[in-house]
Amino acid sequence: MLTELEINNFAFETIPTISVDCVIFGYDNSMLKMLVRREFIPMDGKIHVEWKLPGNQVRRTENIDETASRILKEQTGLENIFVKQFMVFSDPNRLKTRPQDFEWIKPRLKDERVITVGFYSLVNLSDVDNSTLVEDANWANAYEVTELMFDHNEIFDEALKKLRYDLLHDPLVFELLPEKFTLTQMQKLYEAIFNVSFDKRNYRRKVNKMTYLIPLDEIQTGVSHKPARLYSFDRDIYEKTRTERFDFRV
Amino acid sequence: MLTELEINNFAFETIPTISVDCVIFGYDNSMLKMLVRREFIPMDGKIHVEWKLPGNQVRRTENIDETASRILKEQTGLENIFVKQFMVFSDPNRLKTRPQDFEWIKPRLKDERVITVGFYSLVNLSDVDNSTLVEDANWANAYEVTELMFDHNEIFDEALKKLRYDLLHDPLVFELLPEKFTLTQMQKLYEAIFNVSFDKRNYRRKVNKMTYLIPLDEIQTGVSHKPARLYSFDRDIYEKTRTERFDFRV
DNA sequence: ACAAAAGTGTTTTGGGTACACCCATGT
DNA sequence: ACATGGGTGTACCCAAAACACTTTTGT
Repeated sequence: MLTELEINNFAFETIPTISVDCVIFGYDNSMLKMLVRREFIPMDGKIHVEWKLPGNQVRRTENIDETASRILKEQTGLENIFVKQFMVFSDPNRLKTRPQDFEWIKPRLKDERVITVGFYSLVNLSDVDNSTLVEDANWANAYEVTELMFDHNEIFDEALKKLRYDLLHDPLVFELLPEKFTLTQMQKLYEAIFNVSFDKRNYRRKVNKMTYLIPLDEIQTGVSHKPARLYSFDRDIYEKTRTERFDFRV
Repeated sequence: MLTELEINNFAFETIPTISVDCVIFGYDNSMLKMLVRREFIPMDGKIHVEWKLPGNQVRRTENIDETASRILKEQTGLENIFVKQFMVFSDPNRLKTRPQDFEWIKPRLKDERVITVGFYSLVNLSDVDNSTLVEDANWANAYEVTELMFDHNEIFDEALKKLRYDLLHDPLVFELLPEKFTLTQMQKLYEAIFNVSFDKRNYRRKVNKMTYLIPLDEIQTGVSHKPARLYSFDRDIYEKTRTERFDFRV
C-alpha cells in the first residue's frame, strides 16, 4: 500500500531518455508567430542569453500527448488545444553540439542521452492572456526565427512543413479562427501560413463548395467599410461529408 | 582512458524507456506482405504462441534510424534499405494489456515504461534470401494480419496508412520494383498496395509524363505473349525536376 | 466625396475518367 | 489458330487559373 505522498511522487516522476518539445504557432494580425523561451546561462564568467522551444520530460503516468498538452497549459494557460506529434529527433549528440546548451541542461538530466518527440500546436493569439504569459516567453515572427538551442531550429523547420501539410488535409484553420469569422479572415490566415496570396474570386468559389462552412445571419460591426458576412465551421457536417480522397487544399 | 572492452560495452549498451518497432513490407506476386515474428511464451503451465513486429532497443551510439536499419539487417539480411519513422506510441500501459505479453518482455526491460518509435520499410521479396530468414519470422499477407502482441496491430495500421500516403508523394515504388521493370509491373504494385485497380490507358498516359521513367531499348523475354518494354527509374532526373507541389498520385 | 474592403462571372486550359480494339509473341 | 498480356485514342466533364468592376459602409 502506497501512501498519498508516494502516489504523488510516482505521478510526477518522469522517465529518463525521452522528452517532448513543442512548436507553438500563433496567429495574429496577418502574422504567423511561434513561442520561444529565453534562458540565462552562466558559463565561463559570463551570462549567455539563449532561446529555445518549450519542452519537458514525460511523466510516468502520462502519454506523450498529455505531456504536450501540459506544456501548452504551462506556457499559454490554454487547455483542450490541438497538439500533434510530427517527428522524433534522436541524434546521440543533440544536446552537446554547443557547450552552453549542455551547461544549461546538465543539471536537469537523468541520463545524458535524450530522444525528443516534436509536437506542434496552433493557438489563436486573441485567446491568450498575454499578461499571464510566462515572463521569459516571447511570440517571435515565424519567418524570422533566430538561432535556437540544441536542434530546435531543425525541429521548428520540420514543424512548419508538417503544419502546412496538415492544413491542406484537415480542418485545422478553424483552430486559429474565432468562432465566427469572415471569408477574408480565413483567406488571410492561409496566406500568412503559406506565405502566398490567392485570388479572391477563385478562393471564394472554392470555399463556397464546403457545405460545413455555415453562413450566419450576422455581419461584421465596427468596420469603416462594407461589413462582411460572418461564417462558422460545422464540425459535424464536416465529419459526415468528408471522403477518403478529400483534399482540403485551397 | 577506456579499455577496448569498456568501449565495446558502451557501444552496445542500450538506453532505457525507448525502443524501435519495424513494420517491414514486402511485395511479391501481386501480394503485399509484412514480416512478423513468432514467440513462445511459457506461462501458467502452458506455452503461448504469439506474433509480434520485429523491434529492438536503441543503443547509446546510434540514432533511431540506425536502430531501424539494424533491425532490418537482422531480420532480412538486407542493408541500405529505406526506413522511415512514422509515429510514436506512448500509452503508459502499452506493454501490460495482456499478461502473456508482459511475461515475455519483463526479463528484457530496464524500465517497465517503454515508448516506441514506429518505422516502416519496403523490401523487394526477390532480394530476400529466404533460406537465411530467421527461423521464427514469417511473411504474412498484409491484408490478413492476425492478432499481434502489445499495440502492434495499431502500429501496423498506422504504418499502412503512412506507406500509402508516402507512395503518393515520393518515388517509393522503385524500392519494390526490380532495376528494370514493365509499366504493368509498376501498375500492379500500386494496385496491390492500394487495393484498387486502375484503367491501363489512363495509367499509362499519366506515367508517360514522368520524365524520370526511362524507356530502355530492351524488352521482356521468356513470356508467352507480346513482350513488354522495360523501363528504369532515373533518380537524378527525378531530383532535378521535382517541384514543391509535385503530386505522385497515380 | 472618398477610402476601404466586400462581393460577384466568364473564359481558357489542362487533367481526370470512361470506354474498346488491334498487336506481337509463344505454344 | 488460339491464348495472353501489350499497347493505343477520343470525348466529356470539372477544377484551376487569370482577370476587373460595382456595392456598401464609415468618416
